[in-house]
Amino acid sequence: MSFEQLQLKNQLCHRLYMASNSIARTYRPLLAEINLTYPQYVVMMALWEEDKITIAALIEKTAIDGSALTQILKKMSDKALLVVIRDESDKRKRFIQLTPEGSSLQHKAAEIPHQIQCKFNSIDSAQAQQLMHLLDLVVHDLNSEPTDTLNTDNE
Amino acid sequence: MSFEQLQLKNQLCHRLYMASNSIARTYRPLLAEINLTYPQYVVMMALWEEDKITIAALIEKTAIDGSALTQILKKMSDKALLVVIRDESDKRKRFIQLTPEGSSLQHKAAEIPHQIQCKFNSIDSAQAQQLMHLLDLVVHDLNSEPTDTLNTDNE
DNA sequence: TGCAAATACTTTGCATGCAAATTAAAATGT
DNA sequence: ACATTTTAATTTGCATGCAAAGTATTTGCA
Repeated sequence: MSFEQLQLKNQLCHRLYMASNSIARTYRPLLAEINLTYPQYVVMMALWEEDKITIAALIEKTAIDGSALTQILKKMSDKALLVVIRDESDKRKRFIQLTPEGSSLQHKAAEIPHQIQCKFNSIDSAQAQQLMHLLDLVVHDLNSEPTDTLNTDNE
Repeated sequence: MSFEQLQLKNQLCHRLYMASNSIARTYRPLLAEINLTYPQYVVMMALWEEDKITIAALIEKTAIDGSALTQILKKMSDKALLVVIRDESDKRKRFIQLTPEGSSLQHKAAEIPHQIQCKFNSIDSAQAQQLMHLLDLVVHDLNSEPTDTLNTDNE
């Protein structure tokens, strides 16, 4: 038995691990210039698209874990990028709203996507589209999978 | 100005972020059965392929950050999966060697790749290959890019 | 020979990602 | 009405990922 499937070079998962880390490392110095981390930048992008949304909606849009998001929002609130507003009609909910400083940061961030894209020398636009499509399939498969396989009696 | 490029739905990077997290979340319960985290599993796969290699070689193979790897190896050593051996000919180097328990864990892990693959219902083998290829290009572009403006032949 | 530079790791400090447990408040069922 | 369940967030504890600084060792050279 050669355990071929256990070889790193055959593993899609390890590729994703490396690619995701590489991207985050690439963003870090660019985002540092506007004093944001990558997850914080994702939150900002979500809010620039649609402001004053609930935390649940933000979790939905960003795919950031809720418990992590609580901490992230606190830091962003400390930096005066946004404010947390309690929903008086349903006190469980909170809306997140950009401050003027948070809104205006969009202008400074506008060049970042281009700066990142410039680093992709081996991939053209069509390949990037293809890659995004395939990643969407991966995410869909892995997240819609709790289809209760409620019997794994082996071993 | 519409800042289209700042929309999450147009961002390859956000796709990678989501896909990588989804994969890690999918692995977690499977790896928990053999008491490993995903990075620890990656280390084991590297060592199952080639045992008794230096930490630098392990960093090269796994793409795990060196400072994180120090902590990870300590935990794995505590679990008696491997031992750290000082190289007497070059005392800066350390070799990592699997214990018998570490080696035999390969048998228990053998089914994991298949279990993961089963979750990919929307992607066939050819698409997975394509995806891995594209991710390799991404990683290559992002990691070989520190050449800012001019390509200096030597350095 | 002797000391600066390069190596191979380790340590530190900060920011997540995530499961599980909690808290608070609204929706439901009887 | 009122207890039960569900929903929305927060808190906690553990495990990275990473930049920057620190520690031995070994090399490279003047």
